[in-house]
Amino acid sequence: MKFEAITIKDIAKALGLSTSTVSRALRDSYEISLETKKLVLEYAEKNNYHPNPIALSLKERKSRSIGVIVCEIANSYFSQVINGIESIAYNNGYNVMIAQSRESFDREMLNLQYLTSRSIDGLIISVSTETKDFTYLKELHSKGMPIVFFDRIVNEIDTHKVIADNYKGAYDATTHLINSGYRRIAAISNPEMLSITVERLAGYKAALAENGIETDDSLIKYCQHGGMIFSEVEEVVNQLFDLEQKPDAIFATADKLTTNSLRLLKARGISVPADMGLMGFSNTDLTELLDPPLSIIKQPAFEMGEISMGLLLQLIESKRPVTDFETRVLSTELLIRGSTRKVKNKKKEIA
Amino acid sequence: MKFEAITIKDIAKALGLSTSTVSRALRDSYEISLETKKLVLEYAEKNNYHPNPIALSLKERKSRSIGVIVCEIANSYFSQVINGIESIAYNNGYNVMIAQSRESFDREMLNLQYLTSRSIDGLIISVSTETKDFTYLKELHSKGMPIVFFDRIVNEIDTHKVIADNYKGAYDATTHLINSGYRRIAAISNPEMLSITVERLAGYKAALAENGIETDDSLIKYCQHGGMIFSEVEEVVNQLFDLEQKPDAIFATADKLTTNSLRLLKARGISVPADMGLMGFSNTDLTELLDPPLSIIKQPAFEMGEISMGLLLQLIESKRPVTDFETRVLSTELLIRGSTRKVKNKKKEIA
DNA sequence: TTTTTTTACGCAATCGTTGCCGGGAACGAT
DNA sequence: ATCGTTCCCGGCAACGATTGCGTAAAAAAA
Repeated sequence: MKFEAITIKDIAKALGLSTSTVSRALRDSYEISLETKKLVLEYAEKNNYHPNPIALSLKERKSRSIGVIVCEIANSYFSQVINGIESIAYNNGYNVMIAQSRESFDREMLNLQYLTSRSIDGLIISVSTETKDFTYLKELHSKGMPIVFFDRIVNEIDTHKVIADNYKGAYDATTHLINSGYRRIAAISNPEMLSITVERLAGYKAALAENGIETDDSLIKYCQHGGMIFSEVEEVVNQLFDLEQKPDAIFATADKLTTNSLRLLKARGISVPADMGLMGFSNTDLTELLDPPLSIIKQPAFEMGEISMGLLLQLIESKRPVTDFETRVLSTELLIRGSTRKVKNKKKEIA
Repeated sequence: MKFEAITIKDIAKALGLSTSTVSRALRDSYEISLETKKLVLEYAEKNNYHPNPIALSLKERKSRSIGVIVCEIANSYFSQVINGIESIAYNNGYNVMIAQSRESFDREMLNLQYLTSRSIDGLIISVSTETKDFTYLKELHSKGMPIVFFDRIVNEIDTHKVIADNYKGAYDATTHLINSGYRRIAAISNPEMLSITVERLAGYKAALAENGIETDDSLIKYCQHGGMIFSEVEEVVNQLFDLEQKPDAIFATADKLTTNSLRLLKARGISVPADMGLMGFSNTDLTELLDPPLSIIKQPAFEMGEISMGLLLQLIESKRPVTDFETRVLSTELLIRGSTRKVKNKKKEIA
């Protein structure tokens, strides 16, 4: 029932040396003779010795592993980000511990405590939709834990951050909807306090304003769980349809909001894009195969993961405390497809 | 730059006790007086002491963390399985370390070595499409590492296994295609040696045979990377279309194979289901929104994760070596939708 | 009062590794 | 012959926590 690995002690015993000598030989210290080194190295090689990372962690007080907290990995955007994080972590010998908050503040806290008690060397996090209390994160940060925020960032904490250009993404999307002939454009978004919500709605409103359309607050809806729960999207869509003046398009600010909106529109028998335009933020690679193919704003998720991990490494491996923090803003991509093609009397459709 | 936590020593010093006493007090040993216990417990509580898991790992020779290796997490099936694993692991105080093989044997090996060197207490794995050499896994297993296989299992290694009823899933799907009027049913699958391939193709062939249709090997195609690489699916689809006698339906045995097949058929302008039926294994929740809505075989992924973790816990926490292993086979679900509705003379609906 | 038992705690080893200090042997310089 | 170096290497302690063993003091039994 045990899985024993060879230790430095075993080598020492086998070769009649002391553990210190073996250790130094393995680390190619200058104060060990070439013969001894070769002897040790060969023996270690043959018995495929690997230093015990746990013992090292204990000694060095670092674990060479980092924590990542996202709301859920079964979400294309986040799994792509994680892939980006892992690719960099991997190349630098770091292990990535993934935890899911499932949009619950309590689970986020538990995960946070768990990860920190596991002595992670750093943390990359996109906070849950429920998180309004940042004291624990602040405390962690003030105690010196390297933290990088991405996507849903916390402005009150001064550290590296990586986000998409949410303002412009939303602005472009809304502008596109307007240019396609839609006028009453509803916005279905994450909870109001979330950074991405603020930024995306700002872009949305700016585009409306720029086109002389007044913002109608009854057209702006919030989903507490970011669309993870189907019924919450259903509720806000119902509210939109109960409106005196119904919207003629929906702009959704998150992946699940976008796809669940489509699901609901289809269930209602609404024809997209003819009766209702639809577009939103999404990173799933299936959107073009949907009926109708969805126009989306896509984030450079993988790249965001890479950059986040790169910045975290900077923080972790810096000798002196870092005080100069940066916020990387990455461009989004607008993909125009069928769900926003409002063509009453379609003329140019070819090519 | 340091993140210091309070240790048992700090408590001992602060209270003028020895570390042993503190340790025992915290573990509620009978040989510590009530006063001392209260004193220690209160102090620990106030300074929110948490035992250092790394030190514990070193001492106990176990890490209370398990490794999970899948080909990629950005795949609904696997992310759902992981959710299942995590839910059980979480409740039992185990941490889950996730690694991705990306269908590469080398990466799988590296991850395996990394995880084992990190002293994981157990392993849950679905091997990569490339993996044909199981010596390392065998060695690991013979050295006593608790292992649970799921999805792509290794028959040569005797341990707990969790799979879907692949045979029946494929059999049902193929039967459904036949009943829908399709006759030349192609199969696009994972590499030939994979357990799931063997089982699913067996079900496929059985259904054909039962309906008096001869198996045509030119209709069976294999994708080395399980459809993860688009071009490999493209190639086999092209091969199918280059056939003298083209297929009139495609049965795909994996998520990416299914969706990428649809992508390719649409690109070719093939009308599904009229010109070509399509169905396959898939666990994405978007299949019903696709154009056409995809008929799929769905696996109980979350449950498979839960069961795998449960079985692994059994292995890990068993006092005596376990010799009585089981293979859990879970039922798949057949979801019939538009992509297999072969309607010869229905007037074409124009959007 | 003396002996035994119980209570309550400390010491030291252990897990695997590394850093610091010390020290013997060989060698050249004086 | 003595001293100073250099080269190699071993011993010890420490990282944080647990645990078997030993033991002083207090309590109980003699």
